[in-house]
Amino acid sequence: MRDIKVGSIWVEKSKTVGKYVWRMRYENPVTCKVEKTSITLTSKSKQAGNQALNLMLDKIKKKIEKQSATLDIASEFILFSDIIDIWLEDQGRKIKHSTYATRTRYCNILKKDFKGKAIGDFSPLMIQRYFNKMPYTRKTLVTYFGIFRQIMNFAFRLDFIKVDLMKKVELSVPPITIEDMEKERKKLFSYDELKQIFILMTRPDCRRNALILEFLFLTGLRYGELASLKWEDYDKQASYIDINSTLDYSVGGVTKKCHTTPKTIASNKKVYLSNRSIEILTYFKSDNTRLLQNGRSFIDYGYIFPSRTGNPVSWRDLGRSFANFGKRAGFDRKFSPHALRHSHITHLVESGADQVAIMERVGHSDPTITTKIYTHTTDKMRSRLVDLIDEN
DNA sequence: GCTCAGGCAGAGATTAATAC
DNA sequence: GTATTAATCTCTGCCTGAGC
Repeated sequence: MRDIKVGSIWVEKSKTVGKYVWRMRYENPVTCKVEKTSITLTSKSKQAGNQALNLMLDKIKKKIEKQSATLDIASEFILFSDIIDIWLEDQGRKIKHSTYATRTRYCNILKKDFKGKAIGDFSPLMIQRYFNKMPYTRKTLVTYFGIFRQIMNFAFRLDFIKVDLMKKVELSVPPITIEDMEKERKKLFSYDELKQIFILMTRPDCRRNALILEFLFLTGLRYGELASLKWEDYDKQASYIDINSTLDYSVGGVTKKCHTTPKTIASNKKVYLSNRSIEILTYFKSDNTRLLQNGRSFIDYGYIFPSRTGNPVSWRDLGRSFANFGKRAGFDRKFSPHALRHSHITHLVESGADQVAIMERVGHSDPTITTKIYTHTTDKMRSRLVDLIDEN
């Protein structure tokens, strides 16, 4: 406990006969304000004065201990943004860079929203109101809230605040809307629909993107897994590709060529290739050689799916190309490379493939994830169901 | 010269996947 | 079912180069 600065001490006659009220001014180290305290004794002698001083000091110490339990002394001076920086430094040691990058972006928003705010100034009501006003969707809110809670819990654990503020705050998430459900339905493509889009991509450069998108559909890979593929990962004899890393473009984009471990342990896998997938790889083998011989800016880093410069193909360009031609083909869908993973799994389910085999192929450790997230009901499935009912 | 598509990155938003 | 981690997606803007 900090030192208590004792001020003037004086004695007054109590209203009760034979009693004296000893009073003292002091500076409260918690509030930094000059406050007064008192004690009643039966004497105003010098000895009684010493006794009164000790008793009043005990009284003040108890009061300060109580105050410190709800307000940390340091919390008045330490800014929330400082706590965020300390927390991020701590996090940086134990999470992957992509997660760290995401958290840094969230934290930057928090820093902006609570600029100049001391950690000691936060209250449960203030936090509750802050999250109640947030315009984000359900899942984003949950993530945002989770990060905020982690920061506050970190501050509590390290005694920057003495009260577990987040215990009193609850996240109110909006209900699922029709738009949310509609969004889910717009993720899917059939192979025939995709072919309609690829036909439009006839220019030589577009052709590469079209084939990469087709390869994503045929293998169900994530973009990061595809972008990090090198020729040594391709076993031509056994017709599979070995997924042993992912491209982390959160570290300064694709040019940094940062490879890291796949998203999960189950994602470390072999993906066996169909004839069409092998055809696509064969095309890239010869087209990459053509780029090396003709392209002035092409450097061969050994990637299977490089851009014209030799860097791993960029996610944003793939997505943009997909969306441009998809819209031109007349589809009102969500054009993202990841939608092709959804479509791949649904396509396999639709074709009657074994669920465990699908799960292993796409790198899920739990079959319920495959079922829960990816298997959307398609028109083909609905029609087959009606046929079954008719047959019986 | 104009148009169009690819190449690239930063920041904010959202979702997937797993752990608990 | 909730929390946490890790990834993808969206929006934006500037630049380069090929084709017409």
